[in-house]
Amino acid sequence: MRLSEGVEWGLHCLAILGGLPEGGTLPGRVLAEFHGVSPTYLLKHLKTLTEAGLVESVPGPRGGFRLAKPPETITLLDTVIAIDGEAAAFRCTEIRQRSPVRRSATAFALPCPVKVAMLKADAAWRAALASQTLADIIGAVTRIADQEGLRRNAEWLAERVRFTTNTLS
Amino acid sequence: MRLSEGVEWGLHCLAILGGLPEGGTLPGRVLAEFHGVSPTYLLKHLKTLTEAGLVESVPGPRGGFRLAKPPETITLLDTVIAIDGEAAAFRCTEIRQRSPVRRSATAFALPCPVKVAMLKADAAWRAALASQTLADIIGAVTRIADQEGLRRNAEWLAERVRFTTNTLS
DNA sequence: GGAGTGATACTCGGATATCTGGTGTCCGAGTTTTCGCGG
DNA sequence: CCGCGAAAACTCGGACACCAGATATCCGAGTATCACTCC
Repeated sequence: MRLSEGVEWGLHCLAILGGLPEGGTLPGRVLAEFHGVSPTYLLKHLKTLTEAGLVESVPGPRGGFRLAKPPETITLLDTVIAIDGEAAAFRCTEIRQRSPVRRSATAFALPCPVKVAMLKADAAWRAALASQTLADIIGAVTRIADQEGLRRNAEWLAERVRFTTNTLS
Repeated sequence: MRLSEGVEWGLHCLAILGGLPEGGTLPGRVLAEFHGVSPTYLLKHLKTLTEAGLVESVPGPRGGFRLAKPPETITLLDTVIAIDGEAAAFRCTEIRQRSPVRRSATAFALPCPVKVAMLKADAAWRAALASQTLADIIGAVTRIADQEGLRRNAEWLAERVRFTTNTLS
């Protein structure tokens, strides 16, 4: 089992966007340079986050991306689902029904115990993700990082943040 | 994120093997026929389970597979790790360190908060898997399935179970 | 009749193709800005 | 000096290659069994 690398990219981008001053946007190009990843591929994920309603995109020159909601209302689960999809990790293919032994029609009315057990673990995973918000991540970053480094990062980003006149209705 | 289909196959096979009478073995061919899956590919996963020490393989005619440990001591986490690997779903590639902004050498001494948050969810997933054993699965199967179907399955398997003289030292 | 022995048939084990999904890239559509022109 | 307008440049958005890992398969190595022969 492997989680898409885009999840990591998306979470870091959301954390950066969440730290911007009110109304500021950052172009995808800048986000890619800051994280040292492919700009075009990152755009693909940012587009997905936009469709999911987590970020807003501002077109045109001096455009970019910004959070669509307060960081406190964006959970890690929202982000993971947006990028990686809604489907659970375990997919039951009902191999119990392929047995050559004839079973009655009602034999499989109740769900497969293997499936139930695996989905229990999946629910625990999702609950742990849902209990953490983007605000928690941002708070942890500002707490643990060295203050000098944070200041330099903020400075670098401040030089590239955009404030468009577009209010996005 | 997608869990390997082999995990489902492995769990069902372990459940069947756990229901066999003491000392009985089933060939991979029979397990494949019972689940309606590719015999050769299932063998690949059974070999993996053997290497992980969850099942034992008996070579030669009238050989087959049997559990290597009591069902109570085999957790779902053991099975998932055996087939799908030890690695966590989320892999941190430390993109925070790729920033063009120069940081001090000690800036990244503490772990990445994104990584910490994601691994917290991963730990919850693993804990949920570790808390359930193969015996629980088998118990659930015998509880929820229709008794007539269970009897017919047991009968079909009884015709194919093997008792070799090999003690496997 | 019993023990030894060889062939046998069946099992598991590892190396080899195929294919889906994630990864990465490119070009086009859309919009705001900006510069120039006219009033 | 101010308003208008058209061109431009920069942005995001969707369609197209590439690659790794999971999926699926085949053939070979090994061993308990079984039948036959000999004692």
